[in-house]
Amino acid sequence: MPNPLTLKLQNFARFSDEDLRALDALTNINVRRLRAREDIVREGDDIKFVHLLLDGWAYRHKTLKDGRRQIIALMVPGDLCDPDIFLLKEMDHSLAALTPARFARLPREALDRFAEAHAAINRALRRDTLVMAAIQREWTVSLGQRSAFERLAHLFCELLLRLGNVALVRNNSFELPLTQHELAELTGITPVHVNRTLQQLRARNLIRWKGREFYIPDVEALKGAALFSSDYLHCGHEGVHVDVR
Amino acid sequence: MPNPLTLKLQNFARFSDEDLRALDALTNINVRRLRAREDIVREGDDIKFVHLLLDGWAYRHKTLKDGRRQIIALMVPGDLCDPDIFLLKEMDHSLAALTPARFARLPREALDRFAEAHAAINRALRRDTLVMAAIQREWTVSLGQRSAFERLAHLFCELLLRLGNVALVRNNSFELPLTQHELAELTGITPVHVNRTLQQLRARNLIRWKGREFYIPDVEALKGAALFSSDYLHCGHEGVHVDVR
DNA sequence: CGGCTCCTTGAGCCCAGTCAAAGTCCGTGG
DNA sequence: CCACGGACTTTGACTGGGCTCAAGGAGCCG
Repeated sequence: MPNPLTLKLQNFARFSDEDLRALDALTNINVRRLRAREDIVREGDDIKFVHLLLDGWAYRHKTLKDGRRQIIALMVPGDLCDPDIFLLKEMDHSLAALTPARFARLPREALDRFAEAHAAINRALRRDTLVMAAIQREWTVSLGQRSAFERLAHLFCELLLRLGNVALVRNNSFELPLTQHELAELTGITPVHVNRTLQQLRARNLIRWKGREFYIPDVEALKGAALFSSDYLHCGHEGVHVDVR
Repeated sequence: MPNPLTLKLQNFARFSDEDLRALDALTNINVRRLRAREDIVREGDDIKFVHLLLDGWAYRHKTLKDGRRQIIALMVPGDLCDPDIFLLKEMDHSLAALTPARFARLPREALDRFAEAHAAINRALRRDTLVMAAIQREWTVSLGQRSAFERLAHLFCELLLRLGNVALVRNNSFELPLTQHELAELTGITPVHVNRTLQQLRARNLIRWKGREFYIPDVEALKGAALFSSDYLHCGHEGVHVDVR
C-alpha cells in the first residue's frame, strides 16, 4: 500500500523508481502521532517544520479575539502544508488534528536537500501547493456566494474528489469524521442551521450519512445542486497522467 | 522612483545592487496596458505568463454557472500572480484590470532563468506568495465569521497596510478605485447593503470616502471594529528589515 | 441637456442566527 | 447489565441581519 502523498502525486505525474523510494523516505521522517482535536502548531508559533499528513484528517483554523472560530482549510492524508513556509517567521494560523493523526514533520534542511535532489518531485509538490491555493480560492467563492445548502453540497463534492485521489473513496462513499459543529465552523453557518440544511440534503436524497459513513447516491445531482465544477482541483482526467515537466 | 515590486520586497529583504537592477529589468519584460474592467486572462485559458502588476489595481474573479460573481482577490501595484503557475495547464479563475493598468507578462523561460540567477529575489518572491496565501486565508475568515460591517472595515485595514508597503498611502489616506458594486462582489454582500454599511462606518467616523480619496481618521479604532490583526501580512515591523536568508 | 453609471433610500421579506430544551448515542464504571 | 454523564444531534419558537425589488437622486461626460 503506497503512501498517500505518492498516491496523490501519481494522479498527474510519473516518477522514477528512485523518486518513489525518496517519496517513501519522506514519509518516515520525524513522524508524530496526535490525538483527535489536538493542536500541532498554534498561531504565533515559530516555524520549525513542514507538516505532511500521513494518516487521519487535520485542519487549519483561526480564532478571532472575541472567540468566533473559522476552519480555514481541511487536510486529508497526503496533504502537505506550504513547502516554502520556512520563509516566514511565525504561523499566522493554527494547525490541528481532526481525528487521531500521523504527521511527518519535515525540517528545513531535509526538505531543501530533497528539493534539490529530486526535481520532478519538487515540481509535483509545487503543483500540489497551487491546487491547495485554488481550493482556498474556491472556498472564498463558496463563502461569498453560495447558500448554506450549496456550501455543504460543494464541500462534499470536493471531499469526494480529494479523497478519491488518495484511494479513500469506495462506491461514492467515504468516512466523514466531522461533527456538525465543525461543519458549521467550516462553512461559516450555525450548527443549528447546518443540522436543518443536512436534513434538506437528505430529504432530496443528495446525501446519506450514518455514523461515520458518508454516501453520495447521485454525484451528478449533488454537483448540480452545489454549482460544482472540478476544474479548480486540476485532477488528471480519467486516469490520464499529465506530465509535470 | 523604484518599481512597486522592489518597494514591497524591500520591506523585509535587502538586495545587492545587481539584484536591484535585475528586479528593474523584470518590470520591463513584455509590458501590456489594459483598460479598466478588461480581462487579462479568463478561466479556462492556457497559462502563458506570470503576471506582475506594475500600475493600477486588478482582481481575480470567478463566476458561477448562474451568474453570481465573486471577486476572489485584489491585486495592487507590485503584486505578482503565482510564480509557479506554469505547473498547471489552465486557469481556474479569471484575472482582470480594475483600473487602467500595466502588467509585465513574464514568460516561463525568463522566470526560470531569473529564479536560478537570483536566489535572494527568488526567495523573496516565494515569501511574497506565502503572504498572498495568508491573505486568501484571512478573507476566508472574514467571509465565514465577520459581519458586513466588520468585513468592510477589515478590507480597508488590509488595503491601508498593503498600499503602505508600496508607498501609496499618505496620512492614512489612499486612492480607492472600487465601486460599491465591486465592494459587494468582494465581500459577499449586496450592493444595497454595502451602501448602508458604509454609511454606518461613516457615521461612526471610522472612514471618510469622497470621490476616489479614501481616508481613515483613526486607524486603531477601525482595526478594533474589524477585529483586525496585521500578523497575517507578515510585514516587517517598524521598518526593521528581516533577513530572508 | 440628455443619458449613462453609480449611489441612496424605503418597504417588505426571508435565510440564517439565537436561545432553549429535549432526544440520541456511546463509552465508562459500578 | 444497567445507570450515568457527556458530547452530539434534533426540534421549536422567535429574532434579526442582510436580501429583494423598486424608485429616486447625484455626478459626469458627450
